[in-house]
Amino acid sequence: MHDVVKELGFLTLGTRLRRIGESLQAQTQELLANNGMDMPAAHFPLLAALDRLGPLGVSELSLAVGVSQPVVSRSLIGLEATGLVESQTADADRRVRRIRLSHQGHELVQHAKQSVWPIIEAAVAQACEPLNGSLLDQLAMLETALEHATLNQRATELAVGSTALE
Amino acid sequence: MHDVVKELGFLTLGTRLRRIGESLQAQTQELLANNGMDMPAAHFPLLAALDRLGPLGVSELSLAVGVSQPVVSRSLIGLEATGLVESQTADADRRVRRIRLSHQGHELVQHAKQSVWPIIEAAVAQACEPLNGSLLDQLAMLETALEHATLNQRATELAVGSTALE
DNA sequence: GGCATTTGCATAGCATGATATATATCCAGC
DNA sequence: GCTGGATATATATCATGCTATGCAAATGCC
Repeated sequence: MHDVVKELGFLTLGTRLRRIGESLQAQTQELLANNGMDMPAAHFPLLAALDRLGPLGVSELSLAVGVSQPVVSRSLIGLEATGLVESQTADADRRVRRIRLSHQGHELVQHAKQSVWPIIEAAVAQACEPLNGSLLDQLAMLETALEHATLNQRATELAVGSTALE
Repeated sequence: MHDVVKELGFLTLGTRLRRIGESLQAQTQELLANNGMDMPAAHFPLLAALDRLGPLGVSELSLAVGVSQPVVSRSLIGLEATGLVESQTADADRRVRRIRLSHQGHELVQHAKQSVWPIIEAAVAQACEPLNGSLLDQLAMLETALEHATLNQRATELAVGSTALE
């Protein structure tokens, strides 16, 4: 069966980017879950932003991760419920809610930075490594690459490879 | 404010692809609306598939556009409600629902193929034309390009340009 | 000081993707 | 021809993005 979205090229590029992004996000989440971090994929940009930039207001966080403010508000409900972030209204301006990593959140980020995130990064980088040419060409190659070997499989291979060198 | 998702590179590539795809889809929908076709952006891959491949079952359609079968089922509710497609259970196999473009749907696709779709394609192609380099580089350039001039603005410019040549 | 505007956040509702599961029909093997 | 598994579709529920809008606090202008 023809893949019409692929064939239509520029006409349906938006749909196609979304589709690939969703697939990658799903595989990333699976990789995270396999390494003991069972959190929604969309949460970890927020954690990374708080780790990099320190405590932020909701709108600042929204700018930092590039999603709308309501989406950040909603994600924070989940993150506070799981105890990864804390917040309190700022003294200087009682409209702003200052968000910070909790102790637990900080620990999790530190652990992730040393273990899971490099694995994800390496697996994605591996999938992207052979790409070249126009955007449409690269997307086609990326789709093929991700079908052929998931991030999980790539991560496993990479782990075996590095172990073999020891 | 730093864009953390951009800075994290491969680690958050899924989120980033989604984000760009959504933005493109939204701009595409706006372009469609401006040209008298006020339909959800996600519907027109379905119409294009039916136009290219003829009547299809729900699952075939799902394969053709690369989204899950339930999503197609749901979209078809909207498309049938607006009268763009029709369906009837197949004689040979009463499980399958054969989907076809209605007369109205066929007219709309013919019109779109001659007017709006080339405009969208040209605008997206223009935005993608200067891209080169690695996937991450091209995505960064595309983001910048779409911020700098929306598809709508590009379409307007292109129309003026072609008119000027007459 | 008081009122209009701006700003920060929350909530509601929609769009569009996913998976899991129920239902109906078909087919294969006995 | 019955029964059990496969297949086509629909429905329910979740995830993640959006815009629109309401409310509360701050700010600015008179």
